[in-house]
Amino acid sequence: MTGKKRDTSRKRSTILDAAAQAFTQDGYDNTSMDWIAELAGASKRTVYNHFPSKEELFRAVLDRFFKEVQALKQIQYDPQKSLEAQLEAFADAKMEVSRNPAWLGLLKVTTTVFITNPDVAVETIQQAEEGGDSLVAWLEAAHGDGRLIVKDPQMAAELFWAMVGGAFFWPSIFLGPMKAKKSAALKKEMIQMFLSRYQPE
Amino acid sequence: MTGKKRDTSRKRSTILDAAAQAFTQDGYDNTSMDWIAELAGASKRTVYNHFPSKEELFRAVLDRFFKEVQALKQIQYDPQKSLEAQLEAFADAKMEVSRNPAWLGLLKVTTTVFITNPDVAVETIQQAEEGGDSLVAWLEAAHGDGRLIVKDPQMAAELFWAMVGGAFFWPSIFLGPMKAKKSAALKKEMIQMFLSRYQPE
DNA sequence: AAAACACACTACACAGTGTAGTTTATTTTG
DNA sequence: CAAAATAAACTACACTGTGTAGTGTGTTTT
Repeated sequence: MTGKKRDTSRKRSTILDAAAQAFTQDGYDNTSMDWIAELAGASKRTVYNHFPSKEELFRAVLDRFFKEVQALKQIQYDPQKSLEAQLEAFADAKMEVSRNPAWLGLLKVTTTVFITNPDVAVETIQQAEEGGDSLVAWLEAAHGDGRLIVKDPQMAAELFWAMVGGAFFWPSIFLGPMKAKKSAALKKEMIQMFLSRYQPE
Repeated sequence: MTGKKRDTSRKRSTILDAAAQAFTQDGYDNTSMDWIAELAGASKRTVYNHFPSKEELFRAVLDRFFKEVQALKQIQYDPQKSLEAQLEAFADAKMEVSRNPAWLGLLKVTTTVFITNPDVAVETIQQAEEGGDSLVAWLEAAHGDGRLIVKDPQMAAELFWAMVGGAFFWPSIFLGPMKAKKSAALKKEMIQMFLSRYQPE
């Protein structure tokens, strides 16, 4: 009575890998399902048996990607370490994503898809925010510890991410990864700026 | 002997308008030349008589757009006015672009095209930077005036724009224009942060 | 017997061209 | 100065060529 099932997860993940690679290299519109199938060494029919449409396949690629990235951003306040070092860790977490070429490629596609399909954007971002960012908690901890004076941690965190995003993330997307020397200098100056605002005398 | 020429600039600019509108609403890939022609009340052949290809037409739209935006960013240092007010003017100039819905639409398309066609990006950005931004000069002036201490104006300007970009510009592109109240608060805090880094005691 | 394959096939969208005929502003002419 | 002549700009429309999402089906693999 029960069907005989075979392990289908390997093929599925091969397809996912191929799709990620294809989307990364050529963007969403310029990637054809035929090409993904060929890259995966699968027939197009099999691709469609695993994923009902190009859009669904793309979402599956995105999900996997976002889960990988999520893991990086969890940092706890540590009263022993310097504030600079800890803020640097936050910044590094976000910068890491745009340094890895494979990830950077996916970021680009994601960006264009998000812009043209706001619905996909909203949905994906919501999911991502559930395991959200620990900077607000970190700021509250540092405040409670007397090492910072942050009246509005929410806004402070927003500005911090705005700086990291504006200084590293977006430029990388348009111009490719930044020279290590330049990014180090920018990062240092950025953290200085942040601290001079919120550090007690 | 001399050819009789007729004024063709009106039709041309009608087409440009239609193209801008179409690209804004539907994005580059989802806009067809047929649709632009119909919007412009012109035959497709006429569109092609004015612009040799879809890409050229798009570039023409971009050029006009960037020239309009350029005009906003020219601000001179004024020893009479408060630093806050002047920095606010810089921030407002950039924010203005993402507040105007028509411009915001064009920004979105531009972003996606820049990501998928780095060559177009580089070319356009180069052109835009010629009439570049006056913040570096402003910082040097304020430094010379003793009201700020900025060792590296280039980097300071970069961080300033990074904050404005990360805090207003990019969020607007994904989530639409920001609530006035929120953007005012963010802007104020951002300028505070910038000044607490570079202002003498 | 489930999963994968090969492959033909539908259906559509769209960039760009070719061409023959029509409008319109300007120039020429009476 | 008005009417006719003219050439550039424009229109309508058919047509080529191509790319590609998604399906249907019969066969092979595991």
